[in-house]
Amino acid sequence: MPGSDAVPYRFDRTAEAAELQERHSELEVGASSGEHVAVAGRVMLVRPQGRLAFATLRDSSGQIQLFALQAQTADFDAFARLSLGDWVGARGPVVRTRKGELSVQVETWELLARARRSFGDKWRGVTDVETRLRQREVDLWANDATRRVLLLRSRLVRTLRHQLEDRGFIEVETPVLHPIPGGATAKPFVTHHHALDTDLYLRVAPELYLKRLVVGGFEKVFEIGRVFRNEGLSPRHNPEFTMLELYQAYADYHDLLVLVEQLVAMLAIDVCGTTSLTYQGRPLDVAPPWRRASMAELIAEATGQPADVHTPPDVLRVRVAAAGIDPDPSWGPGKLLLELYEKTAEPALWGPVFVTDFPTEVSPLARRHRDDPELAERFEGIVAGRELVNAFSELVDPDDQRARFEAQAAAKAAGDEEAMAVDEGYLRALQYGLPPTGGLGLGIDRLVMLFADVANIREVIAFPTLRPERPPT
RNA sequence: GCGCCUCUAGCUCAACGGCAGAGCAACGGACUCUUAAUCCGCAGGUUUCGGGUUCGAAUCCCGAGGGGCGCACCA
Repeated sequence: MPGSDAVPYRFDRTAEAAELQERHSELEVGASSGEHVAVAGRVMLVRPQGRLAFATLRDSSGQIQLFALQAQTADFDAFARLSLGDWVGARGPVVRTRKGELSVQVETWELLARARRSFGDKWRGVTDVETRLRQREVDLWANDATRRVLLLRSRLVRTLRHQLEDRGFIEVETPVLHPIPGGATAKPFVTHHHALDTDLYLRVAPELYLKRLVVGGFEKVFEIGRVFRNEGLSPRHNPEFTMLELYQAYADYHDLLVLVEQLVAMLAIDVCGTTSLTYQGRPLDVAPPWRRASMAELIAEATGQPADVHTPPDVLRVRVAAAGIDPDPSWGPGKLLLELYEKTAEPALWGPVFVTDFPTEVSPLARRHRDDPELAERFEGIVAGRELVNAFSELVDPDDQRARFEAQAAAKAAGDEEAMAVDEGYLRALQYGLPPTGGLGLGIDRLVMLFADVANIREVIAFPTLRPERPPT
């Protein structure tokens, strides 16, 4: 009924729980501080006891107890009947009870919102994964770990942003709706713009637009944003995820190696207090310098037999087949080498390690290696056994870029849904001149997983992708 | 997309072919220092849904739906 649940429009809070706990940590048992405060938050527990009552109040800073006496608290009976989950504001002096709990002794209070649904078992909380993920508001209320992970994520992104700004990078925003999906080999989501009557694609990467900004004269740019890939879900993959992309003019991939290891180590210290981490029970130290090893080197190490992009394709094909993969006839030596690496060397990598010098054939946006045109100046950073970062010296030659696009387009025509298309707008931009530039993409979600020591990507995303719910109850 | 597992009260879980239950939450009551307060009482169900087997199904079988894990694709 309208009015029956009438609650105020605002509440003048004067103090937060954590601040009071700190300020009155020395307050003696049974004493009153004399400080009158107004606190607000959610009722976590209620312990009515005849003519007095206790409640545990949580706000975003922490918890504090509310202590009510029938003789001194307005609407005492209603206070003692508060439900778990109700939001209240309370005013009164800060005291420490006879049993030693710092409390606000409630003189007046207001119901700010009633919890009309129960939030679950007060001791065991909510553990059902579906409830936790679909109703994250309940999960956050019930589970401290969820709150901590999302706060860690917030802090990490904030620090990353400040670090980049301190290094002279500017943050920019580029389109999410792309007429031509590009910047990564991935299957895009398609949507439709009615007024323009044209299909648009949700971006799989901001890369091409960011490099166009470098062409335009922004020498150090970054974007932290959502990208979308129309692929399966797994503990390490969500269809929308957050990526840092960064471009630095006059730098090559060697410069980026150093930047990445410095940034990751600095972030580890900021959010974990150390570079010496443990991920899922396994130690990992992200202090620089990280190991550098070429793809060819790692294959030789893992298999005992050397292989590189100049190994005869027939030999590579046999070795790929021996590794348990059926090679497609269209694969060139570069693709064969990549498959061999991914099957034999990559699974054993824990890191942190930079895998360098990928074949040009599988790196359509990367510049050719200064010592070998069949290789690209590209690296992936493997941390905790996963690809965390992908970077390269950017391809600046518009003619070579056109040839690479055309090779991609041919693969797309042959049925590769993840291959790129020719992007004439980007080629035109390159013709205006892209200076030597280093660029990188780094998965923010995976970095948060690493620092929070969680195994599933959904734990670091407030509202991960799930199959739509049918009849909501 | 494929395989395996799973779904019981608002939450956490029992019952595993023979009367659907407990704790917490909710609701009513007692209690002047509690900390998952305690105690008494009351209520709570189409056992995810639809078929089938059976004298009898939450339980066994088939199908659908949701979820989990693994594989594949990718970061």
